[in-house]
Amino acid sequence: MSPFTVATWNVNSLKVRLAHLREFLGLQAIDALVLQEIKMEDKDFPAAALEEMGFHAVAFGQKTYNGVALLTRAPATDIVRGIPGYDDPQARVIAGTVRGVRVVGVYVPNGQAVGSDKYAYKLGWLEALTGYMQALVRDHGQVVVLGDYNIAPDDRDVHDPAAWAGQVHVSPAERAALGRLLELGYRDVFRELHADAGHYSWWDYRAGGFRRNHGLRIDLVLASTALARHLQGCRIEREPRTWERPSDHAPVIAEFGLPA
DNA sequence: ATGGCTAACATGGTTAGA
Repeated sequence: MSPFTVATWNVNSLKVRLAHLREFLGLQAIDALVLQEIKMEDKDFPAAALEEMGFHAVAFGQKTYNGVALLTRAPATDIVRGIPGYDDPQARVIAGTVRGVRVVGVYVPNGQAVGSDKYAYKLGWLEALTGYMQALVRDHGQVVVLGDYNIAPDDRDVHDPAAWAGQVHVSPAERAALGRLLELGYRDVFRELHADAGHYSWWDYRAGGFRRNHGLRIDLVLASTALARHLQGCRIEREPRTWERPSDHAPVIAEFGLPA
């Protein structure tokens, strides 16, 4: 068995967080990392700097908003940007194959507020993702779809469930959509190993959110059942959230033991 | 107490995040 370690991190601007990324990659043994909210066009993507850090990097960016990237130790093959067949003006998905595993980085829409146009876009987007994830598990078997899902799976993933009740990120329609993804044959691998409440991956910048551990667990690693069989560990790496000028999200790291 | 903070774009104040 040889370790295969994947991670996801919403960096909230790759330009601002490039030094944090360098520090993180120097501390962790990562085989594949997906980034969200890089907030830059592909022409500005720092591929050379990432190569110096030891990673092959491909991006799917746009100006100002959204944008995703896939960083891999070994070159990834069959790079696909966006959800195939789904016409989306926003750059939110990037996929590649590494070590026989299909690695798909996702940045699910925020949704802003229940009932808003952006909420409707989020639910429609999740329907498209459902079709894609069904095809992925059918065509590849060994699949991990990880990223910022912008949905807290259940109340253990919410610091104040009563205050959040019915709001965007926890609404029944969003949680039902996430449940349909899992029913395709995926596992929320953090929950496979940790059953207790209070583990979060995002904390509000305002009002001392991190200091008071007022957060949400919305950054998820969903592994196909075939891959999840090889799960060795999953953790939320809180340290980068303590660094100066941090992203509001922490990285989530999952390790699998694959046949060498 | 419906604020608080951060980033992009622009260079003041709006949009967006979650």
